[in-house]
Amino acid sequence: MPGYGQFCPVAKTCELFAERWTPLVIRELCGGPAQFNDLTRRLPLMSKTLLTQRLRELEHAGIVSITAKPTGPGHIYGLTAAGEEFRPIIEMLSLWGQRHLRSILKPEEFDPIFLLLSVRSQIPRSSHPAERFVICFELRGLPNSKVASRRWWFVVVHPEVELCVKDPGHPIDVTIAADIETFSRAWMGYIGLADDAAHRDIVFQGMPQAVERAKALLGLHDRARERRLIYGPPDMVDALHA
Amino acid sequence: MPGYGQFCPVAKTCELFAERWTPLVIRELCGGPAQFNDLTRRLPLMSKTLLTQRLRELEHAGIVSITAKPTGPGHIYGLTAAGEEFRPIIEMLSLWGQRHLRSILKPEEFDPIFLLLSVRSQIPRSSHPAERFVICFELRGLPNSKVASRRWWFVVVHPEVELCVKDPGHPIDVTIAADIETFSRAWMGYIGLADDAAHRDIVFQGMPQAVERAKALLGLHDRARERRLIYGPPDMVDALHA
DNA sequence: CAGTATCCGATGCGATACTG
DNA sequence: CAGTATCGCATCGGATACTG
Repeated sequence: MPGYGQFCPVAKTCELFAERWTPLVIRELCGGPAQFNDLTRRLPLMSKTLLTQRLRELEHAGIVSITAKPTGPGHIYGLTAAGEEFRPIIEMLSLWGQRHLRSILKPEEFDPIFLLLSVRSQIPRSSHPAERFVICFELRGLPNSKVASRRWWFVVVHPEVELCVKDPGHPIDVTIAADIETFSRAWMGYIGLADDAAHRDIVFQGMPQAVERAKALLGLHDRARERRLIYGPPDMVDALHA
Repeated sequence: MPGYGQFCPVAKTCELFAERWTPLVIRELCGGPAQFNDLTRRLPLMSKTLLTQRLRELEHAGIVSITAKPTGPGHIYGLTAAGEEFRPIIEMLSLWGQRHLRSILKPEEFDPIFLLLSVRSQIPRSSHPAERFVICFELRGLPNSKVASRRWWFVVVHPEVELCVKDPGHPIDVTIAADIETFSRAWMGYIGLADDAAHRDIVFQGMPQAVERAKALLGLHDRARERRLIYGPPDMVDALHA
């Protein structure tokens, strides 16, 4: 039996939604339409075969739209109107985890690429500066298996933010030196940015004005114990908690 | 690899929540604390082995509380405070299904016992009449495999509602004759109680006063296109939709 | 009634290799 | 880059039988 054999709408919805990897695919698409390899980069442990299969299933269920790219091979994957209605569910799952799963994170789960892609996706287009702005991340505390490098760069220049694994050579405006675990916890909302650990382990280096600008770009203002939503304005948090 | 290997709170929460049968176990406990066999009756296709395993996992995760019964063997299973926080998620999954999954229900998913247990759980204790009140359900349209019977009885008498599979012999106050599929759809919110199909296929028989009383007990007033929450007051629907 | 223990089978899923 | 095809295994979970 594939499903649960019940007409209850919770059961029927779970047959679609609560399959392995499916909520995470929807989580990704909540960040906006994406291409196949965008998804694979953010879901590195999911096989391409299964990703294809899930995207097809979700399209068939009316949750995902698949449209051919205007030029070249490949498709654009996005949420339909029905798919968008999963967004609040994803957000509540996120909030639940932030509140209750602080202590059970494992070292090997802290992935700098996933983290920095998350950070990049939160930089609003509208706030990109016209002139180039370069932020360097120095992450320490990486598990030995992942120390291919410890530095990454964001090159913010008008409509794009490029995430570089190799030094792009531009002058650096701000360096953010942080312990990856603390930064991940703060970014994902497990701890507040004003917590002791965050203040101790996340250091901004650069001209005061540039630092302020970097914090504004990344949404890293110092409000205490703020809970972060992965998608959507932080104000929604209060609404959801109420 | 058991989990998703990501520190993202959505991923970590899904490792607990989005496992097979788990959301339905939580759905059941949203109806209040229950004993083991209460759960098996409402989850007839779930093996007892797996139910035990899931309950243990959920207890370990701090979502379910397991307490020994004061008398006799067995335990009482309930949601912890953290578990209660899944209730709005269950409700949103339910609403999503009601809105988008109307057409993909299969005949074999319409189960009179599950349906009538759902109905019974919605009768508020406070509204039980002091004197006995008997409602008979005549459900037609059952798949051949399930025609063990076509009549069931609710015996409402003060603190309890008994669901009988055999005629309890009491005089019947109200008979509800309905097509099981239409009644299930209406009860679960896929269609409104004021829809044509519901009006045609769900018939109340009895003295006008008794019929009104039955409708009040079961919450079957005739409001058009009302969406039903499986748990909680219908008013919440508007709040969730807003 | 309330579970446990054991076994075994399907299938879901990952690994690898391949294609336009 | 954007997938597809094939294979094989591991594990999840259902069936059955058993226990206090």
